[in-house]
Amino acid sequence: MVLYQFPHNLKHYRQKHQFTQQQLADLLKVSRSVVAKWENGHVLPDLLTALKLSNIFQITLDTLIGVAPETTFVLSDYQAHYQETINNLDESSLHQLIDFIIKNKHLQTQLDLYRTLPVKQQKTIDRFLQVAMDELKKY
Amino acid sequence: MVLYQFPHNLKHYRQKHQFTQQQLADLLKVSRSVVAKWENGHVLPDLLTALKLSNIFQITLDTLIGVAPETTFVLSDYQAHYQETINNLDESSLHQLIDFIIKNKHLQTQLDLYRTLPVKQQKTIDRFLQVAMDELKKY
DNA sequence: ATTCTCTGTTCTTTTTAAGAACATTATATA
DNA sequence: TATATAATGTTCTTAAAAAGAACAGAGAAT
Repeated sequence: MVLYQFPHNLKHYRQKHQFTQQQLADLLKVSRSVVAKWENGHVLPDLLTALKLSNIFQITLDTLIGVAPETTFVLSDYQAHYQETINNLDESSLHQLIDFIIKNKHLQTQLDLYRTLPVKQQKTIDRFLQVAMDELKKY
Repeated sequence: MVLYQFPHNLKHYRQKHQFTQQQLADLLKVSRSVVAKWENGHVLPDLLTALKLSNIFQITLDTLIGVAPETTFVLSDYQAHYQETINNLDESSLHQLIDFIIKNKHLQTQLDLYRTLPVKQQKTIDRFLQVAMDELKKY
């Protein structure tokens, strides 16, 4: 079990509150570099600091570290339309995926582009991606 | 800010589930003595271990560490999140994106993998994708 | 009274995150 | 576009804090 979502969430909420890393660090009385490390998944804050973060952002700790099913509402709309499809899927995985995308603007942009490519070109990308990820998985 | 409640809560939920310290320690794959230390407030578990505890007891992390009048807070989470995501984004773009993903299993699998990569590796992929897409856009 | 189980504490080691300094990237302004 | 400035990312070292093992004590059962 690893907190994959936490780095994204932290960055997301920090930016939502228009803080720079420095400003957030000051609020917590920690160094800025450690904030950067949290956001890049190199290190996890301790329980107390995590709690302070959730207070600053006015969210639950569970939400901050990304275990709360936030996208339930968004998804339920789609469930109406795509009932058969969604039931076949691992639903929670899809939830997490959407959540992830919502918080990752850059990826959103990429996917939006990808989406509008001709299918043939999409497949080209797919093949590339596959290779790249397989490579990375080795480590 | 100190987590006064946590030790009590931990002990309470452990006993409620009829675990000895040893049994709980085994579930978490830690030593028993550290469980004792948690319960006596000498030491705090790290974020990940705390999360595991909340899973074992089937409660939120906020409840476990004793900061949550759960229901109120959690609810406002949804509200906050709902507003921010839906209002801030280009809504239709997001919907189309989700739509697209739901229909594209292969992409889902890829993204699920991507999501669980370390941020650094994600960025490698990002750069890669960027180049590939830019190339394709020329045609 | 004795054994067994459960829990608490101490001491040492190991793990892990924190901070400072440096490097890079992004943004603004001329 | 070039340059300056701000913001972010990374590395290396140090410091902190928790983990584990071993020992100690308390309570229950026989």
